[in-house]
Parts: sequence; C-alpha cells; structure tokens
Amino acid sequence: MTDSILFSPVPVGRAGEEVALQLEAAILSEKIMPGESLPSERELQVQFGTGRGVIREAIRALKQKGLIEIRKGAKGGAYVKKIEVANVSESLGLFLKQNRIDTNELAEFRESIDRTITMLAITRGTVEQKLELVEASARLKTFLAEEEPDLNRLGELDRELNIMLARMTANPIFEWIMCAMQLGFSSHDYALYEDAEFRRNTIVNWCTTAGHIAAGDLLQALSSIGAHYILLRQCVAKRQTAAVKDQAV
Amino acid sequence: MTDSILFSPVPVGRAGEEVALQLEAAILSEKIMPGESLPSERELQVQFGTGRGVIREAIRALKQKGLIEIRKGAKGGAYVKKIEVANVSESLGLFLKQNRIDTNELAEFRESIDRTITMLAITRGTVEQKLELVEASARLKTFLAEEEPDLNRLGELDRELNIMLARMTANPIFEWIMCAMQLGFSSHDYALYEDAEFRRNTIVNWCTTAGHIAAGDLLQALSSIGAHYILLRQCVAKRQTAAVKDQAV
DNA sequence: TCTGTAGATTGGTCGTACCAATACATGGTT
DNA sequence: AACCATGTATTGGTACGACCAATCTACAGA
Repeated sequence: MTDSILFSPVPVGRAGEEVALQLEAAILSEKIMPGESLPSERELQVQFGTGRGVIREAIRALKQKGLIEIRKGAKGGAYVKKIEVANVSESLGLFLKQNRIDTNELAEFRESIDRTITMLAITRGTVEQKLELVEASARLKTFLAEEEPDLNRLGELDRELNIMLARMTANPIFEWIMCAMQLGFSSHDYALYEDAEFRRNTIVNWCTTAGHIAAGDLLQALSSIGAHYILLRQCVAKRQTAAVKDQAV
Repeated sequence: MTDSILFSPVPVGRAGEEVALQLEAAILSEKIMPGESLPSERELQVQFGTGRGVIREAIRALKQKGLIEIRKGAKGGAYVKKIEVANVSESLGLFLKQNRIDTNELAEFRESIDRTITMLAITRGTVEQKLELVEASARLKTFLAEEEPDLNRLGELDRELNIMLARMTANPIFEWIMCAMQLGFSSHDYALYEDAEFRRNTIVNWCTTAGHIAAGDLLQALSSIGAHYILLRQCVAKRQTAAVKDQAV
C-alpha cells in the first residue's frame, strides 16, 4: 500500500459517507486486493484531511458490509477480505424477519429453485455426489424412531442435504442462493419439524427423492420434490388453523 | 421511548459490538417499533455508560444494515425503519461482484428464474400490468433506429422490464432476487449491449416476449425466453473469442 | 392571526489523550 | 549458535470535550 494520491480530501457535511464510498470503490475496483490492508486509521485521517472518528465510522460500515476484517496491534488494520455468503444471508435473514414473508411465498420460490436444481443435479452430479446424497438422506432415518428428536440437529442435516444438492448443479450461484435461504430462514423450518407427522413424511420423502436422483430418474425426482412441498403446505396450513384456534381461546 | 433499564452498560474491549447487538436486539424484538426512534446519542452514551464514539459506530452499523434511518436536528435521531429490498440486493450484488461469476453460470441461473417468473406472471399478472409491460417493451424500439444509443439508458429500461415482470408474480421474493441480480450485474449487461446485432435481436425479442405474456400464451413466451438466452450466449461467445484474439495480438 | 427570530435539541466533526493488543527487534541466557 | 524474554513501536479501541450545522419549537412582535 504505497498510495500517495489514492484518496481525495473531503469537504464537509456527510464526510463519513464520502469516505466510505471512496474506500469501497477502491476495494471493489481492486486497487486494494483481498489480503492487503488499507492504510492505518491515522494515515487515512491525514489522506482524507478529516478527523479520525469519520474514518472509524466509514471503516465500521465497510466491516458491516463484510468487505474488510479488522485486526488490532502492529501490522493490524483493515484487511480486505472476500465477502462470505454469511453476509448476504444475514442481510436476507433480517429482511425476511422484518417483512414477515409469507411461508407460502417462500415455499413457492424454493420449489421453483428446487426443481431446477434437481434437474441440473441429475445431469451434472457425479456418481460420488449422488452416493453421498443417498447416504446423507439415509442418516435422516435415525430420527424416525426417536420420540423427541433433536430438532436443531435435524434441521442441520436437512440444510446440509439441500446445500449438497445445490452443489451438484456445478453452478455456484445455486449453492449460494440455497445457503442464503437456509441461513436466513432456518427458524421457520425448525418450527415445522415439531409436527411429528410432517417430520416422518418429509424424512421418508427425502430418501425417495435422493434415490430417484441417484438413479437419474428425473420425472420421479420432480414428483418427489412436488410431494415435499405439498407436505410443507399442508403442515403450514395445519399450524395456521391451530394458531387461529389458539387465538380464539 | 421511556426506557430506564432497556440497555445495560458494557465493560470494555469490543464495546461497540455489544452496543450494536443490544440495539439490534431491541429493534428486532420490536421493543422499538418502526417509526419510533432510539434515544439520542448523548442519552445512549449515558445508558450504556460509554463514550459517544462507541454509540456512533454502533448506530452506523445498524444504519448500514438498513435497520434505521438517521435524521438531524431537534426531534432527529435514529428512527427504526422497515428494511428495503435495496439492502439485501446490495449485499448480494457486492458478493456476486467480488466472486466474478462466470457469465454462463449467471445466464443459467437467470434463465431458470425467468422461466418461473414468466409462468407466474402470465397466471397472476393483472391486465394493467401486462399492458404496461407491452408498452415498456415498445419503448425499447426507439433504440433500434439510433446509431450510437445511450447504453446506460437502454440498460436501465431493460432492468425495469425485468423487475416489472418479476413484480407480476405477486411474490416479492422473485422481485428482490431480480433486483439483486440486476444490481450485481448491470455492468455486464451494458457491455453486451455494445454489440449492435445483439442489441437489435434482444429488443425485438423483448417485444415478442411481452406480447406472448400479455396474450397469455405460455409456451410461446417460454420459447421467447429461451431465444433470449440463446442470443445472450452467442453474444458472450463472440466477445470471448474476440477477447482471445485481442490478447494474441 | 401570522410571521420571524431566538433558543433548545440532536446529529456531524475535530482533536487529544490514553489504554490494549500485537509484531518485531533487541539483548541476554543457556 | 539457538532460544527465550523483555521492551518498543504500531495500530485499533475508548473517552472526553468542544464546536458546527441542521432542525424543530415556542415565544414575541407586527
């Protein structure tokens, strides 16, 4: 980082915003590559011709965006890092939480994605991946016997299955989208699994789905996917009527 | 906001993080509803038993997340607001931008989404929306005659069309996914539009697509969508070979 | 009644000082 | 010569105090 005139001084008013924008631009345009670090706060302070507080707030914003990682001590500073899925997931999660997305709308979206993923997974998934999918779904069956299973653990496995399937598309975008959705909406899924019947049917359905995918049977796999979302919608409807009844009492 | 013991003082170390977490928790748990405002910085400073800089940085982080909006002056402060799509779109856009998605992978994803959106749009879009879609696509035609059209403007219209279509699904998730993709990849699209032939074919294809959607002709609409992505892939391939040739020279 | 001005409130900025963590060099010990 | 300990410089984290700028409110005057 030997930049003499990389950043231009900022006048007044929304200085913090300006600084953040300039730093972000420098990062995104790869003037500063991942792994490198921005100048120290005290140096930026003079480069921008502003107070240190302004710099700190800008840095904070970038950190929040997931663009940088901050280390203390000598050779510390703001290191540019690659954005992780977790960032977009958190953002998505907050959005979904505040906007109380209707479960049916979410199901609709997931179903459409799942169908595409299934098609691609059958076409492109390797034999090893398909085998792993079957094994992972088989592990779900251990939850069938238990009276009061660990729902967190179950949700975890379910999430892994979804992501595993998405990875088989050999297109990272599907994997990211799936990760984001899973992370952003895990709480909902857990709640559904409280229903023993839904739990049982879904687990069984996962296994048949995995089998069809491994066998390369596209049509039957899609049918299974459809069946999953029928189950899901039924369960949601059941819970909603139950909730209404609770409210009435 | 008459909270005497809402927030607890923080000791030392990562005070800023702690403050941000507590404030965020208060917002998400709806102790402070959208429209209300947090206490002033100076008051928070007292409640948390910390310096004002810490408060400001925490506030900044929340603002970045899109949880609050800041107003100056008397009766100013940090007002809780509903998170907008733009926030999650920006987050996803940054992520996509940094991960240099392969254009073909992106096209694959977009095509799958577009097909679903088209189906839903035909089923659920109102007559007015369909009419608007046709009109908007017709406006694209003005770019056909021009020798050196304003590519930014063209990209803008294209983006609007895509989002308009997504909105017709009556499912907000499709809308914000589309927004995010548009934001994250506008630069890509613009570059493609530099090719006059691609520009012409795409514009014409948009119009026929809109027509089929308005007419409720699902199969033909899907064919048009497919045609769009054939054009896109051809153009990408052409540019790539051209780039290779440039490199050789 | 209307208007404009003064004051109060609140975010935005600056500057300094100090603390805490970390990396690195220096020097002493084995 | 190799190794360990201690000191020192660098850098983020916090605090305090002051002032500016924008905004709202209320009061006084026309």
